[in-house]
Amino acid sequence: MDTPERSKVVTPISKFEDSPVFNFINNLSPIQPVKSVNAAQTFHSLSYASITSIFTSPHVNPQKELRSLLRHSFSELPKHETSSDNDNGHGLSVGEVQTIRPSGCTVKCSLNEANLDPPDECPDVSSDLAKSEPCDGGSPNHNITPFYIARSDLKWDVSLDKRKGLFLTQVDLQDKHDSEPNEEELTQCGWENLIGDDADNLLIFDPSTEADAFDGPNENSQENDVKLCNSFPSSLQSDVGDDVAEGLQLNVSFLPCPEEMNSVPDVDHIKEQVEMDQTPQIFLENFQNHSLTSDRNRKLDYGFTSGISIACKVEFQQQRGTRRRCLNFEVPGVPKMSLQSDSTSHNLISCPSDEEHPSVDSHPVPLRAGSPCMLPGIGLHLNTLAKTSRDKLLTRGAMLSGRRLISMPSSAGPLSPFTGQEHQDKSLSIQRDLELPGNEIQDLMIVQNDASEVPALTNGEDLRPISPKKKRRKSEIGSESDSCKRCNCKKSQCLKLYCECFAAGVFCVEPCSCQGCFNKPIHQEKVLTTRKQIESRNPIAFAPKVIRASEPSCDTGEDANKTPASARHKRGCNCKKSSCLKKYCECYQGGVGCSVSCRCEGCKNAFGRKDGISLLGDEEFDQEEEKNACEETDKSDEGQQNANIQTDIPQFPENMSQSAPTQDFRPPQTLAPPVGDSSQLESCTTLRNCDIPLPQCGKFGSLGKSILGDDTPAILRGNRSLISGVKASSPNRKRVSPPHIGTRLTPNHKGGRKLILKSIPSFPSLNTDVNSENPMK
DNA sequence: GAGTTTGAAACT
DNA sequence: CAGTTTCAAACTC
Repeated sequence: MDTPERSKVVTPISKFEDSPVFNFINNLSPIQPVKSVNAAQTFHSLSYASITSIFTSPHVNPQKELRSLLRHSFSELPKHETSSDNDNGHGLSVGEVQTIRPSGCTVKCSLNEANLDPPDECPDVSSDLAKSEPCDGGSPNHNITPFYIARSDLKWDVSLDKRKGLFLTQVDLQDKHDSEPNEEELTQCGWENLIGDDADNLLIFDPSTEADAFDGPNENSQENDVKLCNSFPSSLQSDVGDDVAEGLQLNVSFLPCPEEMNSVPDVDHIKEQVEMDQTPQIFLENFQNHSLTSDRNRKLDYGFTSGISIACKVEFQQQRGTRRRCLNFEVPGVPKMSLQSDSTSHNLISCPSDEEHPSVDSHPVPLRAGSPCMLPGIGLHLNTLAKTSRDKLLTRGAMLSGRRLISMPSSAGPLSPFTGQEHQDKSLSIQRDLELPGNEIQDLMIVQNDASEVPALTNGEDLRPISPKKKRRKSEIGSESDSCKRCNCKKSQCLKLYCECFAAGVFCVEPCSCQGCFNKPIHQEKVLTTRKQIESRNPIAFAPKVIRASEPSCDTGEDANKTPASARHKRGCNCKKSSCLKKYCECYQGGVGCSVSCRCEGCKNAFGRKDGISLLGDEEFDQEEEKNACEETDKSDEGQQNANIQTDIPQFPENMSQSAPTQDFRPPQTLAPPVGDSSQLESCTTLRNCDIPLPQCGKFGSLGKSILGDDTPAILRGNRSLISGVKASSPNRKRVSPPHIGTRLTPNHKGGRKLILKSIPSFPSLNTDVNSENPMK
């Protein structure tokens, strides 16, 4: 049911790297240190960082970014006013940005403080941050989050009509214009122009000054600004009005530039421009939405429109796979402090694949060489994802809450365009999902949250009255595909593998119904300790539960006939009563067939019995689930169609194993391209159109590669002993033979399967070599 | 929504 | 290492 629309939305993004926007971002020179609070410069940095992060922050979930952004309204301006000279000269400093307004009032815009602000119990975070070391890749010290915050602030200021007095003033801008009138160059709308010295000015806007500023000494400033920012769609400018339009420039400065600045709002024109520039569809849609917005909602639209770039970011981020809540555990070779340092700068845990991102290379992007590619939802989550039915995947776009947002790009992206009000509402909703960041959160959290806002969540108490079951239902309905499970732990404190969140290497979030949860950023230490303990017992405890054969097409060029059966549960199941036909069975849940590793009794796993009999492709799997669902429905309704029940029993001809659907099952498209790479984007795009479980595409978008093997954690990749270790450590230790051997499954078996993780462990093994984590490149 | 079932995880 | 207990998800009613 993948709608063309989806693909339509995604495809343009995949080409985004070719677009001027991308080039611009890619060409942006490292941001200069913001030692003196130069509002203009800072803002420029913000814009840059914000955008850059889109391309470089694999871990940041756009959805959450939005939350963060929304969260940090000026109403919650940071209390800290630390100097912004902490960033090792990369300009993306943590600190405040003073916005000098014409009126002389100073608005302090916190870039980082809000996020970096350590919880009360962790007052030394700042110092840690200050000590942060540059990360290996790109620009280590950029804390992107803050910029998001700043952007969000701007955005919300505008949308909430608080824009007056909240934006950076044009004072500097005007001054510069006076001193450096380079209007001609600027009007060329070259992206380079934006990057130039005046770029700062270009990105600065203070709606509040619209009246004053332009009446002031530099009446031309507005004009100049407009010209300078001619990248801003004319329609928007016209539509929203000059005052807002300028404000919008801040956020939409990267949009394709309509040739006619003063043209009447013309959605088609914009569309044309956008398409021409291969700009992500989101722009277009947003524009359209904008044009349709009533004046009454105009302000909101401003915010929304201004948030286009954010939305775009979201989309990009989604494409890149989000790993926002992944815990960043220590990785051998990567000292914790180092990570912290990195995180300090960026609070980002970059995936190896990210480093490959072209844009990243040239930027001071928050890359963390050697950082584990932590994907939320590894392990059981991932497995669940793998089995997600197509239909479920389709629904993901509608999900906005909880991890779904984190994982699935589509939720807030172009797929669900909404009006300004809707946007606000959603944003607010998202905001509610934020958690408190904890100490050294940078280590754990890809994206920081404002601690000040979620007091109630401190202990992991579920704030939502929704019962766990309800949530579960919800997730089943719409978010399961996004692999964003929500735990309901009551006694484990979410520090045991019982907890799906913990097992998946992600923090519990608001949607979780857990009680006494310690799987929160604020309890990082405990989480880490616990994790270590668990890993000491079982080094691969956090490894994906399902391992799958490498892609034949990639490795050998063989027929890429992938079926769920080509993957196997790392330990095998131990089902006694479920016949491996229920989700109780992890094999079944993971959409993989049982193998010799399984100790199940009466195995009827539709994906492949222990004895190697039937196999189900992705479609089969979906059908199977559907059938099961039907069975349930039938039972509840009439119970008359018992015949359907028989569908549970795998009656799969041998040839089914090679049925077309099998190819869909693998997360392939997603897999191959490195995160951040344009190809990856395309892959994601493909994923959206394919039947591949969503999780792999979105949340684990970057995962794809890992699945393919390149990114496979050392734990499993190239370390057969580890695989053996899996078995050894598994309850089934007695069984030594590799999974699915001798089965007539896929061609993969012939050539000696290369077992790889179906997903990257969100919690890389402590023993994992850092480099191995990033085999790519 | 409450209760039951199930099997993994944890414990002994 | 086997058996038992604990746990939370999956499932049923």
